[in-house]
Amino acid sequence: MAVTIKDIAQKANVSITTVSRVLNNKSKGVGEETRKKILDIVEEYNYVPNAVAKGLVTKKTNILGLIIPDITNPYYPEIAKGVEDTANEYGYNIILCGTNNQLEKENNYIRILKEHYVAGIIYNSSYSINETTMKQLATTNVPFVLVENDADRKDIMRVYTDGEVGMEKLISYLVEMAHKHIAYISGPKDSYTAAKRLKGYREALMHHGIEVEEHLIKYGQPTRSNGYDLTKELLRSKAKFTAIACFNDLMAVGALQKLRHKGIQVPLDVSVTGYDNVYVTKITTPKITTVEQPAYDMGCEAARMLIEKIENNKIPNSPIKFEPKLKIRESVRKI
Amino acid sequence: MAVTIKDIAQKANVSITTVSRVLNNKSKGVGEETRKKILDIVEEYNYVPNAVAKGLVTKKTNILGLIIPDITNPYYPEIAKGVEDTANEYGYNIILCGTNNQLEKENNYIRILKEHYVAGIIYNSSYSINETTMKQLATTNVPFVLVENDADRKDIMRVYTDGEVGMEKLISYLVEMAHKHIAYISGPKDSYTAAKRLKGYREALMHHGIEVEEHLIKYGQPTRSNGYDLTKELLRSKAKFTAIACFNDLMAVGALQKLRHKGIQVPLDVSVTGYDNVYVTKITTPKITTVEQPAYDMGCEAARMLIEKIENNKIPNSPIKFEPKLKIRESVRKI
DNA sequence: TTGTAGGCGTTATCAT
DNA sequence: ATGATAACGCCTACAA
Repeated sequence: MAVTIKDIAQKANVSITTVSRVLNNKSKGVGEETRKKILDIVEEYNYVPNAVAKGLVTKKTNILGLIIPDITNPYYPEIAKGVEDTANEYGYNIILCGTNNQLEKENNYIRILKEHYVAGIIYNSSYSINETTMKQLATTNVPFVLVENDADRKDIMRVYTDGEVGMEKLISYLVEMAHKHIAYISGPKDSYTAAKRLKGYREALMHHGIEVEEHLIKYGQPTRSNGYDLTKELLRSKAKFTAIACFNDLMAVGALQKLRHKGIQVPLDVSVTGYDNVYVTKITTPKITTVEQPAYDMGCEAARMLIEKIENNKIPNSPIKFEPKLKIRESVRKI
Repeated sequence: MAVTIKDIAQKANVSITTVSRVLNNKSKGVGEETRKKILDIVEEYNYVPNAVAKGLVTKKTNILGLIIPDITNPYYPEIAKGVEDTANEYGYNIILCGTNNQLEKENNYIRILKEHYVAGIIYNSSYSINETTMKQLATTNVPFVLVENDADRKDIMRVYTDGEVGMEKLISYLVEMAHKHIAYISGPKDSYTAAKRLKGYREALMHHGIEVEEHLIKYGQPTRSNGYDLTKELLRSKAKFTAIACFNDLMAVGALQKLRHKGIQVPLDVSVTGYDNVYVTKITTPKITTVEQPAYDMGCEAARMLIEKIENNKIPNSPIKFEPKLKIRESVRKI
């Protein structure tokens, strides 16, 4: 139905090859005249090249797969935008793969992306990347870059911040503010990112000679409603604490809401901190003290690395690290 | 490099056709034995079908294009998630096309989606869809559904809410609360959605015998920072108003921030309203009174309609309408 | 129940 | 400077 390169060739009275040449700017070996004629006809007949056919022969599409846990968490749209903007610059498009924090969906998506012969994959899992997935990713010979994951391997492309360091900064700040009983609302136990940040919490405490109170640590999916629920648990347990540090900003918002709901004032009665520096931290009352992760930039960088790898295979697989930055706002008070 | 259907056929000592048959569950005409043998080999060699090749011959991929203005506006991830979830259910994937509110990018993306032979397009523009775009969409014979747009045509697939009605409800509520000088922070002048809601504002006012004060109406991109800036303008102009109705929630948040920044209390001194019922309206202080749009459901429905159309062309192109619902919270007071 | 062969729209190789 | 032709991996009549 649609007009093909063949049609164009006929109209222009040239061979398919020639048309293909001008279409791909292989100007070498095409007369200026024929070139112009072909371009005119292309214009006239509104010809659009068939990327699928092209993909079949070149064995590569200009599509990138973007695997992220949850597009509904405002942290990820930032990454997505960075990836998309950069990808577009280089002429790539992205297939969005939201995994809803389900390992099964992640693996499923990897398979699908392979089926589609994507040029590369940007993989941002909330889980510790396991050997199966890793192998699945590695054996398919599509290049991939990991976002915020697997910080212990030096040989794969990665973009990350050190969550342990970031959380240490935050907890240390809390300690400086004279907090000694700091509750911690963590992400899921099997989350790589969550484990890292939790480690930062422990380390910071130990470093300051403060004992870690296990009963002050709660685990759950990194959502607002879970922040709410886990704060409720904390409150119910009658445990004593003057601050709640949360795995991410969304959970912190949930904590804030539960606290307010109980008539507990933040930061007067209890201090609260988040992580990610998502914009919602700036619109709550009080504004939430948090740690910045340059999500947009990380997205850009991930895409850039990936594309560079795609187009020039000899690029080395070196990770890129971003510094987490403490953002002091209004949700912590000195006691 | 990768294992193909041909390889499988060889290993199994059958023809390509037979393999293809079992792969596509055309169980008719394949012996249970060969079937099993083939499946085993497929498993063993970790065969993944090449969707690109398949797409070339069937002239259709299982990819949907999702065109949205800005994934960073929390309203759109809801839609995206609805679309993605539903698409996945039916075995489709989506290419994310963020247009950043640029008409040029919209058109560009439509071309790209055509190139990729997507099975269908979900188009959510902030602009009034113009004849060019419309034609571009219509002539390519890929089915498409419009989200929140072009409410005046009955013959194209669409999912929408009536922004005019929604805003009327909201403004009427403001009037009931005894507000007479209601400023309005609108989206861009050339935005279809913005025009509709603005019309609702005007209608509601007229309906209640209140004169529309043009100097109380400001226009701009629908972002938080613009809500902030336009509120600043409003304040600077010394115009008199007791309420600010905003085109969307993000702008309302911006207004809230500017107002607070100036020491103006909401809703004590000035009332503020949003639109969309994005979750941020529930975490500000005060919580923002707004109008609900069932974004997730709309996304689901859009995808469902589209896929139904793709798989069964005779489906009629009837629009689906969702009701906007007033959500009364804390940012409006009776004066 | 199974196989043969042609073709989808492009690129790439090798001629001319 | 240009063209003919063989892939690419798969589906789909049509045969057997």
